[in-house]
Amino acid sequence: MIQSVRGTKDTLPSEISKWHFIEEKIREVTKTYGYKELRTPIFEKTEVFSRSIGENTDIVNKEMYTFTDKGGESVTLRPEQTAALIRSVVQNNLTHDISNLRLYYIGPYFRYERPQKGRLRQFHQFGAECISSPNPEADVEIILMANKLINRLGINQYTLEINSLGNDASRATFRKELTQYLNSHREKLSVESQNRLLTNPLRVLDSKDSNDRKVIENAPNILDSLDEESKKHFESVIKLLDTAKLDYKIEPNLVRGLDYYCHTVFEFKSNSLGAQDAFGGGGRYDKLIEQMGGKPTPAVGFAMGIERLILILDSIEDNVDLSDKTDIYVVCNDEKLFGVSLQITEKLREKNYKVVSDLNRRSFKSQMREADKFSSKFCIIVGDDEYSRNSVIVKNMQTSEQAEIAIDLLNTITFK
RNA sequence: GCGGAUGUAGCUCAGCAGGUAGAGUACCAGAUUGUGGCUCUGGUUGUCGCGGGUUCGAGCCCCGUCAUUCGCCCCA
Repeated sequence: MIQSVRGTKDTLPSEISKWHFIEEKIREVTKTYGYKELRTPIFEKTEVFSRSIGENTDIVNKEMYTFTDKGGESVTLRPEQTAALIRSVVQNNLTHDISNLRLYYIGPYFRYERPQKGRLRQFHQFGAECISSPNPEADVEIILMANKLINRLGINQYTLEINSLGNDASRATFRKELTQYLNSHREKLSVESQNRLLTNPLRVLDSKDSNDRKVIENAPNILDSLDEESKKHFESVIKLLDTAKLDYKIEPNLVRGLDYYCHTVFEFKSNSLGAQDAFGGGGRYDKLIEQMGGKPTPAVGFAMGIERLILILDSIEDNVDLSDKTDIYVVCNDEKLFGVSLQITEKLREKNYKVVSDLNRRSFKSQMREADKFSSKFCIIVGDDEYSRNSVIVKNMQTSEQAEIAIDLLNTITFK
């Protein structure tokens, strides 16, 4: 037996209705916000990601699926969408004739990591990007849209954490201050954090190590070192969220791992996910487009993990009814009638009913049992007796009522 | 990349002093010859993850490997 590759998963027919449900909600919600889908290739030139996400991030230096193609070019299976999407926006000049470019995406992404609950090597994300606006309204639009989707999916138990990393200038100031503080407690930090102190000190704030946490408790607060511009932006975002009556928690230690973020960053967290408790997150990235060769253009966006959404949906007791009932199961009591039954089945499908019948020539009783197993609302019994009168029996499986109906009249009946 | 746990019928699991496997469920068939869901009866299913070793003999012991899972790292 050949097994699927580690960290990859089949989505079986029994699971697929959840995916369809989520996809449907995504299309529904993004549409109401005026977002359009953009699809990019599954793989890109490696530099698309290495340049944008940050050389010092784990994603780039240890998690990318990178290989050299036959032409000698280094290509990478996309580990996330934002960088590739921006590449496409710049390449196709999409900002040229529109004041606000609103885009969403959904698809598979790849990271070479040790699989864990809610973490696969091929996983799926949905996300959206609002491009061109430097204003807090854009941040809030993105957060509200993400939040709306979560609610439409029937998820109520979660928290929204929000923070501001400030602009380049204020972040540089804070970085200096923080590095100084952390250096003075260097020996108390974990090995990982000592390393991060050199590569990306802000991320020490994110550490789960209990000793690190003690040091972090008294660390300088990033919100205190925001400059006027950054402070004003963050305060407006908060005010707009209040107006929208959205619950959030300001979390000064929330630092996202990708280098391109500035100003607003946020995460949606759930307690039904284990250690990987974030199921969505995002932030503002005002410098990325310029960095990717476009004209300086501010933007903000978010991404959500679909596998993680499914884990949350599974943990909800009375979640949405996704059962998939068959409208009509056609049964017959004689081998000679399987042909007739097929004809009737086909005619009903013409009217868009979901109709199924037995293909194994099994006994009448077995067919009835299967009609039940498929949760059929109706079954049509093609019996030799009735057939001799050009009719069949229509049985309502919920009420057990049945009646003999002329075959010619079947298309006048509503099977609902 | 690092640490812990696990891997037996489709699914959930039992098997224990090492002697060539069992339960529930699911599935299939039947219960006076044309009617499902409940009940009853009968039946099918496994290279006991894979490879090697120890042993007269291994699902059970040892080594390796693959996979899953829970953490770390990081992120969705």
